[in-house]
Amino acid sequence: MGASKTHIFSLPQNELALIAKVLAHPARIAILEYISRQENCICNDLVDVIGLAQPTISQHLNEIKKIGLLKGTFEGKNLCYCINRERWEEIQHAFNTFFSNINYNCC
Amino acid sequence: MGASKTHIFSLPQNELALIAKVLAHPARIAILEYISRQENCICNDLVDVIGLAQPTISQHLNEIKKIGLLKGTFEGKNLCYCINRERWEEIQHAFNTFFSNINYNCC
DNA sequence: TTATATTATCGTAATATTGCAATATAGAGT
DNA sequence: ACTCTATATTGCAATATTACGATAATATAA
Repeated sequence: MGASKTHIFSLPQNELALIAKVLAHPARIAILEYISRQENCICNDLVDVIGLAQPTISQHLNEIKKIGLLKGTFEGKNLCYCINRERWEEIQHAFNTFFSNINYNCC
Repeated sequence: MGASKTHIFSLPQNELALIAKVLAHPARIAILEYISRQENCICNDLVDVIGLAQPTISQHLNEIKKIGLLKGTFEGKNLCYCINRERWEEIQHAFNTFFSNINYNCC
C-alpha cells in the first residue's frame, strides 16, 4: 500500500502523528532551531546554513507551515519566517500530554 | 533521491528526528496508548484493537522497539510488550528540551 | 523597462514507508 | 511426534518522501 489507514484512528492520534511527521526530518529540526536563534527572523540564509538546495528548503518550510508552526510574511522578496508562538506551545503541550498519560504497568 | 541527507546534520538533530519518525504514524501512537492502558502488559489483542493485519502490527512494534521504547519478553508464545519507563522519560525530556530552547524573535 | 535577488512550483528520479498474503518460527499442550 | 496459538519474516505492490534542476513568479533597484 504505502498509504496510512488514517480513517481507523482517532483525530487526536492522527493529529499528533501528523505533527511528529513534520519533526521527523533532521533538516526541519535544524530549520526550526536556526529560525529560533535569529534575532531578526531572516529567511534564506537557510540554504547556506543547512546545506540543501533552495527548492528543498522551500519544501521543508512548507511542511512546517502546514502545521501552523511558522508565521510572518511569505510573499515577495524580503520574506520573514518565524516561530508561531501560540502554535508552538500548543504542540509542546500536545506532546507533553501524550508523554504524561502513560502508565508503566510492566511485567 | 528519497533518502535524507543525514550526514549534514548533528547527532542530536538526527536522533530527535528518528524518534519523531516513530511517533509519525497514528498506529504507533495508538499502540503505545493501548499498551500503557493495560494493567498487565498483554500482547496481541493489538491486532483486534487496532484493526491492522498481524504482520503490520508486528512491523510497527518493531519500529517502536528500535528506539528502545518497549521492554519485556519478546521470544516465544506469551509475549509481553510494555513501555520502557527510563527510555520513555528520556524521550519526553528530549522533546521538552527541544520545545523549550526556542526564542520568539518575530517580525 | 530591465536587471537582480529571493522564493515557489513543476517535473522527475531515487529511496522509504505502509500494508498484507504467504510462509516461517517458536513455545505449550496433547 | 503432532496440533494449536502467537509472533516474526519474506516478498511484493501501492503510495509517500526526499532531493534537485529547470523554470516561474514576485518584489526591489537601477
